[in-house]
Amino acid sequence: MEIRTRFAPSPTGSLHIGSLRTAAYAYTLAKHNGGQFILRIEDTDQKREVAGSREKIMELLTLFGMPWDELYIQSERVKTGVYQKAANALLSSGHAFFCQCPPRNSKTASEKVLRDPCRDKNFTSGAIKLRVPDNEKIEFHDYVLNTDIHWDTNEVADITLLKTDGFPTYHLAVVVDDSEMKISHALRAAEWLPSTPVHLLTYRYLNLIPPQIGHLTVVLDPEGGKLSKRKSTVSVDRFIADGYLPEALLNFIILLGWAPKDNRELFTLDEFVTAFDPNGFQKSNPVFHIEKLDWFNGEYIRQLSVEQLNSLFIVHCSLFSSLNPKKQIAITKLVQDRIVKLSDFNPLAGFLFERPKVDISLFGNLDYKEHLKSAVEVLSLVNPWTNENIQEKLMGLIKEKGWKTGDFFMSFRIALSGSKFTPPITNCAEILGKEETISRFEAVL
RNA sequence: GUCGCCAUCGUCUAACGGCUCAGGACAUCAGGUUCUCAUCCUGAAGAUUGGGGGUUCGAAUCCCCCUGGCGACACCA
Repeated sequence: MEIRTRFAPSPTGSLHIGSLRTAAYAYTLAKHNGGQFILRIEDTDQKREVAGSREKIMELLTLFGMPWDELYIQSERVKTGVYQKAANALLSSGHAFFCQCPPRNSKTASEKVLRDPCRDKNFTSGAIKLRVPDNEKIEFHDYVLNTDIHWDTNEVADITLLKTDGFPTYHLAVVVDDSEMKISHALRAAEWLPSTPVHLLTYRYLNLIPPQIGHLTVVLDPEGGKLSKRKSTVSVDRFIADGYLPEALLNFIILLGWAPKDNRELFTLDEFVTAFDPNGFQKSNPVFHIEKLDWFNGEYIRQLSVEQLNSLFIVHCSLFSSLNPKKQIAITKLVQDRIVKLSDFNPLAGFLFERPKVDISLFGNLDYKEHLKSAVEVLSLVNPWTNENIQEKLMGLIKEKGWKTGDFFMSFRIALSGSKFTPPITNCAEILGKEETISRFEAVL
């Protein structure tokens, strides 16, 4: 059987990191088996749609290297009448009914209503709801959890399938579309587990065969509960803007919910596609701890070639991009081992292309005036201005004066950068040039 | 509250009845390298596998109960 999976986001805002993970698993499951990955935009709630988010989703899937083989937009499919037709079929077979109760929402719904009061009133218009049978057992084998899950239909509520605006709810749309698009495996977030019996019933009453359905674990916030934007960063956009590399972010989230037998950590998407094994899916909910993401990101930054990293800095920092290419590369080399994300670049290396403000109190008890005065004298004789020459002259000075090496370089460092933490400071001086270096020293004397 | 899912170091996890008084990674701590910070290399600490009962010659692994965590209970997805 051909494997066809789908990613079915609703365009209601920025893409959630958990959604990206779902997409990655669906993509991988399909590609591991040489199958198709389908993108389906679930925009059946016009009220919640956010302009531009559909395009954003596509842009991000592309950025992360997960091209889709087919694209469907549910709102466009509404016009074809497929959902209406399915609802009518359910109506005529007696498995659905019209309801005229006022709509409820999570605020107004004070308690769970299992059996809708309209189910026996024979209305001829209104929202169309599923007539859930009494006293039946319903069960399925979860593809991800790898367990049988069952419900008593007495616990399952009559639920809306088609709204009065003619749009289907998720529950109808997912059944009609997964079936029509020949989806073989439907991977979705565990939030959907409780509504699965509704979908199963709908498949049955429509004489359709459900796909393999699997529920992915819920990514938890360190604060507790679902990872949410109230507590943490959750939008993929934000992570990218914060300087995380797509490859690192993807690697990290893939391992939140899936693990290989050999506990390997570093995977490119292609390698993950090759290594994928459904037995690796986790059953319990992982906690999203950003420390590990930081580690992944550092690893990926160090794996980059200097040229690759340099071009990322150019995009991230306009002042840097105006430097001459040789200087850029020199700076990038100094920084590559010292940052965990692209946004660390400016705080660490900004002084190399922008004169810093130097807070004199940073010098503390250092004899910095003494250090710098002598340094200026010695450095003015350095020619040519290379790191080796600078270092040689300085070490000679330190030895002659009997200073502590660390103390001297700390004065040097602070005067040049305004910071106590920098790349090796003589390399920095080389990049800054003789004139600028000496001028910065004189500025604090 | 009701229904459902889950339960191994702080975190992500390995272990699919015996090779395990539980292995790896992140984080932490210590040491080495070093002009600081990192990188890199060494090492340490860290889980009697949530608790209690079974089954078995033998259980982290199977079963039951409890507890805990999470999720869902909209004409939202």
